[in-house]
Amino acid sequence: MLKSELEKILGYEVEATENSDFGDYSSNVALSHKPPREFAEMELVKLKANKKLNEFVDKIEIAGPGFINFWLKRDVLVGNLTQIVEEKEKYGTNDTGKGKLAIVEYSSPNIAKPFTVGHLRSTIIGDAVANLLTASGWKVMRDNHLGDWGTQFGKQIYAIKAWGNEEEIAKSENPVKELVALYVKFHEEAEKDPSIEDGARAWFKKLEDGDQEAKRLWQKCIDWSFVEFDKIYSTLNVSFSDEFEGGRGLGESFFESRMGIVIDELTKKRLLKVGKEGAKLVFFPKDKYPALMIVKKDGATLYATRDLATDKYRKEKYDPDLIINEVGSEQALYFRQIYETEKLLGWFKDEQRVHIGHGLIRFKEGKMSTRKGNVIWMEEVLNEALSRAKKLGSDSEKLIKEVAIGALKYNDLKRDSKTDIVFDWDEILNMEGNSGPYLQYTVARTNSVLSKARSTMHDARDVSDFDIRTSNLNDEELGVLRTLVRFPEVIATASKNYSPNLLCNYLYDLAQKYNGFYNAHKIIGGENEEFKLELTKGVGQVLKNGLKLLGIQTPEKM
RNA sequence: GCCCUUGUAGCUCAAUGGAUAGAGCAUCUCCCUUCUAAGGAGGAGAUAUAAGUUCGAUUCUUAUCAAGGGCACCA
Repeated sequence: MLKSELEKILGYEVEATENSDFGDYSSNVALSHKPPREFAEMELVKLKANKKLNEFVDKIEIAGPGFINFWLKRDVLVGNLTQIVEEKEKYGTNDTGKGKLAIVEYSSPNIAKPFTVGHLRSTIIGDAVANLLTASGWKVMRDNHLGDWGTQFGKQIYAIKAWGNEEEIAKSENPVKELVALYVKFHEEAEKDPSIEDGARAWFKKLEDGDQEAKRLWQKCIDWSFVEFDKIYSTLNVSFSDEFEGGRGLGESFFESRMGIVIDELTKKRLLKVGKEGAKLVFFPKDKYPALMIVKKDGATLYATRDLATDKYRKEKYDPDLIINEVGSEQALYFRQIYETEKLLGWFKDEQRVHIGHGLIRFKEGKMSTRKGNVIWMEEVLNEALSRAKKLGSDSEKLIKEVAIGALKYNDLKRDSKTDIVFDWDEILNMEGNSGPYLQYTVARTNSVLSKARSTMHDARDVSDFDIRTSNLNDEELGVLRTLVRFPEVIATASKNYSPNLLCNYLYDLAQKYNGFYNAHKIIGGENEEFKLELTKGVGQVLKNGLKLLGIQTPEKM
């Protein structure tokens, strides 16, 4: 990584510059000294005498209020290009996370509920973050914290018993749809006759007590749900670690039997207090956050109890350095309470627990709600994405799928995840400009150029004659090269900040520069042909590597 | 009422204290007799308001206004 090599020599931080008038890297150390300009002059004298630095940089200048700008040597930049072409898939990775383990929890749909565009965000972002950590040397375990337990199963089972037909549900192409219809019906009926709520509660109680029939129907709901989930995950090309239920993920139910020990530990550590009406809660020092309920007044447990049990299990079994929850940002306060509790318990330190929240996808009119039945199903989204990709004129089914999914994922990853998205088809399935297909197209273009070059370059040219160090690079070539070599830094930053969008910005910038270059200059033929082809190779490789980290496939041809 | 997040161009977003605030869509003008036009070049167009900190603020602080979310027996 050029940036860190330079920083190591200098002993202070530098930043890649956007504008090439200010060199390749720039430092603002002098600006914090007074007077900055003078400090910079003194520093410059020192730097000019630094042998090691001079092997690296070509020119150092002071500019503006006292920035020190560094121009890297041409052969250092070109050397990096060679590295890209040689290292291939490995290029861009680093080992800052070497020896460390992260558990990334994402997607986490609820059983018997629709897999909506909301879960889609968690799935896409979580997968990309896990990929980024892997690229930074972390060992990553991917978990799907399924919502497969809770009082809603009482309602679900009640509804199946009252109005459902198991055979028909099983035969259905999308069993979840049937289950949701029953769930919605339950709520409609309950408005008319609230007493059925008691029936639902009774079924959930049976389920908790291990009743055979309740258990059977509950398991059915899970299997029926996975008919849909498996389809979605395979289409999205997302998966979870085998360690967790063979890739299904450890659902909440898995921790049902492990909640007692958590309650014991909380009690032993004197963190549990009885609230006004008899429930047990964790109160936080100085009322930093509102109290977190652990046990209801009737003795039943809650989401928080299960989450704590989950993290205790993770800690004892795997002892991770980092646990990430990719869950909607409406749960921000809840996760702060959980993390604070885990800190009070002495389980984890602040920086070991991270909530990556994504904003809601909502309608102009308001939130989506399963109960009210106004949700956008994943199935709908995938179909719309496919039909839009098809309209772009491709005939291969595989290509249509890659483009559709690429568009969908990129549109989610390119923005800062925490803001809400107002649902709009054109918005979530954008396929032009700053989009997935644009990047895929650029890769396909580099492939095309390279294969064309291979077929026309038989008139033996003597490559050894060519010395890039002495040839003149035009602004576009230099611009592409300068951007290209920053890839490893971008991965490191994106991974450190859990921000795939930084990688998106970078890839788009690179693709734009390359396309500008492509349109302005002939690549095959003319001056510096070998260099231009190497550059093309480098761009293709970096885009491919970057897109892979975003979970986006790159078609050979488009 | 309290807490969190967000206000950047007509619209959707970028810029994690730095130099001339970047893009896409829409709009206007060009570029397929050139290796992929899902593309490229160029116009026009923006930091909610007001104070403060700083050599320097879209970025930090405070207040105001606006939008969204959360706040004990849902998840």
